[in-house]
Amino acid sequence: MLNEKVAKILNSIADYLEMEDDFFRVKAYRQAAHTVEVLTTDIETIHQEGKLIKLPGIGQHIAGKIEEIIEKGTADFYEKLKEKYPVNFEELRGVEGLGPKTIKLLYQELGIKNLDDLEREAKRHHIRRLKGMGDKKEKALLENIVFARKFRSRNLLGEVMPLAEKIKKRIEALPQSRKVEIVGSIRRRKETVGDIDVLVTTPQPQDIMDYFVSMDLVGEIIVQGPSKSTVRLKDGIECDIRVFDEEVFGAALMYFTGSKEMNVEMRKISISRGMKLSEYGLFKKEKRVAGKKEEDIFHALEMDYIPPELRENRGEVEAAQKGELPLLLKVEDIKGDLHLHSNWSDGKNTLEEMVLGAIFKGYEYVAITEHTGSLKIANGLGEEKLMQQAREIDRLNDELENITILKGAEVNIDLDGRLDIRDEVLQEMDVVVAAVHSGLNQGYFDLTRRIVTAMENENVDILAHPTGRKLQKRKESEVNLNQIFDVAQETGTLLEVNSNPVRLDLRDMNVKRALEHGCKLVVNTDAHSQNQLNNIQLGVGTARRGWAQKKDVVNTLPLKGFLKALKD
DNA sequence: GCCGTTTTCGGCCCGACTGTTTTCAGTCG
Repeated sequence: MLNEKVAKILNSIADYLEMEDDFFRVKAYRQAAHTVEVLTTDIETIHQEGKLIKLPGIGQHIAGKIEEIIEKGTADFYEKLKEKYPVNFEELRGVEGLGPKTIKLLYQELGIKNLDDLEREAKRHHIRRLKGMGDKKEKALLENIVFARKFRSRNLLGEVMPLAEKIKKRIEALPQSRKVEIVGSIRRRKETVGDIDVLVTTPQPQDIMDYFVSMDLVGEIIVQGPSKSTVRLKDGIECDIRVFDEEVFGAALMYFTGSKEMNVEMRKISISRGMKLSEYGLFKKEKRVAGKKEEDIFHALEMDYIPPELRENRGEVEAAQKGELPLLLKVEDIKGDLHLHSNWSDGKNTLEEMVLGAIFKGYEYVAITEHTGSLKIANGLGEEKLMQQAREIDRLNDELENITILKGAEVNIDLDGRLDIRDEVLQEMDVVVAAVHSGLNQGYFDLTRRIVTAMENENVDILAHPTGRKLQKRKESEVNLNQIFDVAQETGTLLEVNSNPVRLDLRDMNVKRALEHGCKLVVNTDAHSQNQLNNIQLGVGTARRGWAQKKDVVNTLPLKGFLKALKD
């Protein structure tokens, strides 16, 4: 799949063009990059069929550049831009307050190419002499370099969400506040988020602002105004708050939930209908026709309500207009968690505690799936121990009325695709989860073949964390996902959406691809402690972002139906 | 550079805030 590479180069071209004054050309390249990014088919296939220019936002020129990238790995235009502006644009953009125009100025006047150059020139007070710069700006840049170095990447949704909820609760507790909502990419359940965005309605904006910037969580105030403030929290994450009237809260919610790409789309639709959409409402002439609730705005534009997780301009707008949006999976639909560890292997809690946690979540069933023999590092269970645990589970099942514990194992897929537990033992298990834990970089075909071999074992029910990625640590392994999806569909192997905040694997777009291949899914937590059972909301969020419906996810079935689905 | 139920030319989303400005450009979301 060259899609990612093509999108990346198109985006880079847009970066460079931002330094020139051709704003609309930048837009065109961004749009094209986005189109490629959200494709669920290979860009090479589309190219071979000669259908590149049929894609939205891709015309003759950009199609030509994509062709170059496919055929020779890069495009001349891109190489020329790199020569013209030999700056580390991405790195410099990471500095708050540094945009394309300033980066260009800094390069042309002072030869600044990266953070080190910037720091040096700022310390020498060379920057304040430039046009449009001053001592305040120079000082701010110097301070912001520190953060650009420290927090180069985005933050994990699973780590930021609890913090966001905490801030929300505190503001909600103020007598002056009315409605409080977390918006932005957190509301869209994007796997990584840049900052925390909070919206509030209140009769006394000033009080809310004063409280917000003085919270003990705040490290530094970046912007403070009557309707908008930005702070940097002590742990480095930025947090924005904005105040709106109750009458326009829906419009503000929609606007600040984004994505930016969907907002642009929504505004275009409004304009085509002689209306104007902003964070202050949907207007016909000067009259506001909707704004209090998000639903009102969608309906006024004659489309269905789009759930936040879908708002990425990946076809959801069109689907909403046609009334063809999927009925997305909900957290409440999940009837059981099928991937749990206890202190029998590398979990923190006892078997009983994990089951108790599952009961507390209201599950009908739960599968205990410890690591197995060959995974020594995770205290993997041998066959004898596994059977011993099975007897323990039998005993617990006799005692418990509210839940059924399924016997399981997370078996390791060896280098040759074999499992580390014999079939005779696996046959005794209710749920067998198979996963690759080591040797992820043994080559493209090897890994794909290993996984396919494991899926073809009829005892295997679920392929866990299929790509093995770890956010901000390890890329998706280079497996042939199309082949894996095809085999999963043929063998009836369930593909896992793993809810661990670091994994979220399959990721959103791969969920969508898998569903297009006719695969069935399960959403599991892979919990290693009772507390981690709550991560299910992250997995469900990811599945929703991949357009998964209840009918696509097998652990939404009641126990009987689920067991039947496993056998089929 | 792309696009077309007013268009093949003339549009392309827009408001808040800051800093360096004597009326606005740049950045951010």
